[in-house]
Amino acid sequence: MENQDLGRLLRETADLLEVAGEDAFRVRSYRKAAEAVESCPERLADLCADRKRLLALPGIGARMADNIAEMVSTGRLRLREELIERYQPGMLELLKVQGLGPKTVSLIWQTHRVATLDEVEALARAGRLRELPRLGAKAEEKILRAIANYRSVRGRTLRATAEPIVEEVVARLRARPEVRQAAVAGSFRRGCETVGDLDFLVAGPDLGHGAEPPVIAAFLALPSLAETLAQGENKVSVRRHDGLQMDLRLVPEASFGAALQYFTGSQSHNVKLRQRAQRRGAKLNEYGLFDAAGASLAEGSEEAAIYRQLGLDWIPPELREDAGEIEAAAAHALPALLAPGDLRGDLHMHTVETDGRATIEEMAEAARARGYEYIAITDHSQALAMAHGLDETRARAHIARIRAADAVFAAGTPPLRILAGIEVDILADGRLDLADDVLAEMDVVIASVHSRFDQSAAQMTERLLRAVAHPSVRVLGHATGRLLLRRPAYQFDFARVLAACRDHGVAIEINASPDRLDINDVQARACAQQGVAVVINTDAHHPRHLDFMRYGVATARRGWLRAADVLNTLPCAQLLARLARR
DNA sequence: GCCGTTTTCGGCCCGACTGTTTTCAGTCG
Repeated sequence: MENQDLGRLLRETADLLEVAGEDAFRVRSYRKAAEAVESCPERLADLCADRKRLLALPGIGARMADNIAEMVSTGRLRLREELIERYQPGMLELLKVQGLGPKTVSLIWQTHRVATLDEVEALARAGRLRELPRLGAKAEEKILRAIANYRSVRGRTLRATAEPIVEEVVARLRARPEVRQAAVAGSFRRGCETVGDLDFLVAGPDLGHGAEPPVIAAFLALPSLAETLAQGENKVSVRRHDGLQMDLRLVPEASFGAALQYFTGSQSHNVKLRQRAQRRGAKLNEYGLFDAAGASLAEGSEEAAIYRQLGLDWIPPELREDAGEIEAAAAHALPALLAPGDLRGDLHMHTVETDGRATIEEMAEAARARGYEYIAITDHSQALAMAHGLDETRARAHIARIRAADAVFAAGTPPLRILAGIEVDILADGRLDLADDVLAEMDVVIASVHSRFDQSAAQMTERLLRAVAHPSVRVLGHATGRLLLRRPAYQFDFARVLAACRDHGVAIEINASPDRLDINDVQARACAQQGVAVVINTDAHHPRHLDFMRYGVATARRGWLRAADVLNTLPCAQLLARLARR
């Protein structure tokens, strides 16, 4: 059982306990445990043998350690099963519907013995929900809309999907004369790979008052809006036709920094920050930092002032997950995070020779236009028949073409080196899909899994270990097979594969393709901690895909990576020296 | 259910908005 599964079971247990009316703090402890489990870089199933280390995790006490041990050994959690028995499995999905919380769901269950999406929808349509206390016709309508929305969306929005929307909204807000500051906060600002919704903040000396200040009217006039979910003097929530929810908040100018901090989160980061404020006799909320008498301690629009007043260095939003960043900021020991400009090249891209859309020269031109010093052309190997993958003969011919193009571009202005590479498929048993002597001619060999994602974790681990041990392999490519929102990651023993990569000098790729990003931030951080180099590659199939690099950078930053942790920040000569040795 | 340079008991983060109320519970972030 993997950490994500353990986390899910604990989270579901928390939800059901809440419906059961359990003590809120007990509920919270299950949620906290779920977070601890999900963000633990080591496999809990392995860690389990050593109870001491389990108990060392934050939020894991004696009872929770028992729960984890039970789940690892039996695959289930009795407490959760008992609750499901009592409330039916549909309850878990019901709770995901916007506006249906534990109290309402519990009320509906107690009155009608109903716990599925379909049944609640039927009750609402029949006008039966309005008979319940504290529910009326409006609430009924809202629930119906929320159910319909849940069905159409079910899930989160990719960062790449949200990005152009964010840019347009912020630009429009900033264009308004009465707006002095506008920003996006929330998980988008934290660089998360998917977002649940978008939080915007505006401030200005006179944003207007009354029922509908002009900036709110402007927000409501944005294109693609489907519905206004809530509207007050200082806040408005809307939903777009694509299901994405967006909130706009009007904040006083003097509170902009505090509001930006507050709404950027994460929640656990904010909890810890407020506790720190409390210990210092102060109070932190979205309006500012205040002393016991209510006097402001961090007046003004600077977010950094809040951190400064709490004795902390400013913390980059990507790190705000309560993963040690507050302690590091207090000790002035935050890492200098990787910046987009640190990257000197992209080592994973395809051309028309297999399933790419552009020639070697076109990809090289695009890379040069982006200021890169080098690229590697890494087309597919023969196992990817669908992509017209290369066999040994074609691979050799392709190397010759790449060398010829390199000669031209290396002499150009500015010079660009083009390295010969391949994305070789890791077959089901861990063998590579091309003969050793051809692989030995390559500057960069990326080994990736493209099929048989259904193998067991043990099989997949052996498969990856064998590939990593191959003397020509330099990079483990999209190492989890994850296509965000479409296909879950395949399971393997990450710690063992990581150790093997370290021993063999193999780098791990953060595949920056926006729906892929298969190595997540927690795993990226583990790479750095284990001394395994990371490569951020776009897997470009088209020149414009080279712009995907920023999504990989966001994940790397969330993983605390510095430029020194990332191989493709090296100058070309050093990179080649590094690739030659292993 | 967790946790402890105030503690092994008694705490555990905070505010806005909504719908239904006539002062507030529920939900969300």
